Amino acid sequence: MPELPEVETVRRSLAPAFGARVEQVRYSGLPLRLRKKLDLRAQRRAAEGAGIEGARRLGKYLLVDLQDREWAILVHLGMSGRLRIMSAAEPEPPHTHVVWALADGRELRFSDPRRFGQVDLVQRGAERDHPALAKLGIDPLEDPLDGPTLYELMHPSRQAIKAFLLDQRKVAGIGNIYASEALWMAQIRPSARANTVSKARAVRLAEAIPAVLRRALTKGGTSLKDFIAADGRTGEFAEYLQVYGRDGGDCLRDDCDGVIRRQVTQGRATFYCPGCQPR
DNA sequence: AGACAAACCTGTCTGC
DNA sequence: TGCAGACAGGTTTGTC
Repeated sequence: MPELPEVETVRRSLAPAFGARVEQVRYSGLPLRLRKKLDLRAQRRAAEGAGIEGARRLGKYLLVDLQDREWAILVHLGMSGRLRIMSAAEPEPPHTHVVWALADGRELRFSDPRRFGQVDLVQRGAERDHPALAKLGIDPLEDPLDGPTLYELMHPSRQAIKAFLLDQRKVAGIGNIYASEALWMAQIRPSARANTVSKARAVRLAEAIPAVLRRALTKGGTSLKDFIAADGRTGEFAEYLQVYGRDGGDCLRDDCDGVIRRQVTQGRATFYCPGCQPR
């Protein structure tokens, strides 16, 4: 579910918890990503008694920093994960797996029906030693993504450009929705091999990626079904999607009369306009 | 090395 | 109404 704009929306919505002190960590005991269980003792040692200092984002990963502690909490939302700040008096959402009870009567709750998400610890100052973060590529909102750099990254790859964009080792944070959106914006066919895309189009793509991510972020992300931020708000960007989920609809480019097509590649739905995204 | 399918899960929607 | 099947915003693993 959540791609970079959604994760950044969650990060920002965590602000009301900054400064609060973690009193207790609880865990459902069910395995999360890769059938791995949370190391509850380590989580407790790291977080209990500590204040929440702030939150950072690397690609689709969230890092919640703990005041005066060596550790930060690492959270990945997978497909269906949610982080919510709620009053302890409110009923827990279904499939709540990790709870950080705060000293002020609120709780930070991680729920995730599909359990593709991840909760772990990373050592502050050595974040990149964590295997999940070690190979992450450029974050298009934090680092400048210029055309020539992207072109150089694309050059050795024979992958379809859409698969390339989904590879977090190349550019971190793009998922299935924004890959289709960025390629439509840059007028590149998703099936085009990365190394066959012209330099001019690579430059357009390097502009399109941060543009679409930023635009989505201003709308609080895309809530197709169940994405919500830590404050319970949904994202509005679904209304502004140009191709994703619009198969059979008219292409929204001014001078194009094409019809949006849906194609399954690598098991993922891909949307494009055959008219203005030529081979 | 690199490309692809399958696997990990539950919930929801569609069509019969 | 019930049920089977398809599909979902992500990532890893195994196979070719």
